Amino acid sequence: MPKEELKFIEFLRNSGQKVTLARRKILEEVYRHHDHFNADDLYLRLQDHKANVSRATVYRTLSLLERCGLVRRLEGETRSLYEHVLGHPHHDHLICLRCGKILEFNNPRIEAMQLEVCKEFSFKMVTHSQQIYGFCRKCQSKHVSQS
Amino acid sequence: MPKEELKFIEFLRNSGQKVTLARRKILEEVYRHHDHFNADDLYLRLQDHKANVSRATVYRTLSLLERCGLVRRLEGETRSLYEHVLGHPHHDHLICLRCGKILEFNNPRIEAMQLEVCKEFSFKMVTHSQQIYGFCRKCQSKHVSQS
DNA sequence: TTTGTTGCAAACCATTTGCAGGGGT
DNA sequence: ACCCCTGCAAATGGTTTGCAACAAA
Repeated sequence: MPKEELKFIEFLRNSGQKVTLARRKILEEVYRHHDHFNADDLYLRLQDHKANVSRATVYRTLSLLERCGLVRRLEGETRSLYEHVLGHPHHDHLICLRCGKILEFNNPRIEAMQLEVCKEFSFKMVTHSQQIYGFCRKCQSKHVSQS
Repeated sequence: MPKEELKFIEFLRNSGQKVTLARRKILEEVYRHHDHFNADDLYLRLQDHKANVSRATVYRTLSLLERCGLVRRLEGETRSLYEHVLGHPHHDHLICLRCGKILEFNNPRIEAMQLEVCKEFSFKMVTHSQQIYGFCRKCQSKHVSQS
């Protein structure tokens, strides 16, 4: 049984909640791909795999997965984006304003600097997020107006 | 006439749009305070100042101000937060998970590092945002569970 | 006078929730 | 059995939009 499932089951048991078929299907689908998705993407993918799960349950389960640290939520323009956490080490994002592509990066020196900033403000960091918006290699070469 | 007003007028003229009373009142209110606000805060403040502007116009004007670079939008949990730009140099945010306080910081070394990351990915940065979530000095000392 | 703007109310849309029936322990 | 969970459909809440009256240019 994969690590993420063990972790989810432990979390549910510890908090007096139940391990249901719907929850297992959703977790499985979240960990099937290694990309960014929104609640509706996930709902549609579950449909494709003949898992009868309602949108409501998708939302409720994503919230559980977020609380137990198996999923990370990024605030998007209108809808939230999610990504799974296990086997997907911490990183930040480069987001293309034209094609929407998301690149991931991790820079230890930036992370170290952030800790220094926190020290300066006596701030206790729990988490952070960082997005760089601009144009990816492909979209730059298209000479498109940015309006 | 303040710089922000000149800039707004220029932007409107250049794009064939009109300088209206509502737009001027909204800009004035945005620049009256030096803090973070959401669309509804702004609407209510305008009410207090007897400026008869509808919520719809507040939203429409915030969008204009964002497009011409007089206002910056931060994606919040549910609603968007805004801050004015002129006289308020670029910075990022420390956000307290308990009391919601927002501290601002600016670290040139982090900024420089971000440019390096972009170079590495051949990415052309337009803007970026960075949030560090955690507990501010006051809230740490309250020994409160984080649940 | 022409054309963009406003207020209103309705529409939108992602997300949340109440409830009655169903499923895990 | 007990209590939690699910699906459904309705509610929510921030934001957007169609339209007729109105105000810049």
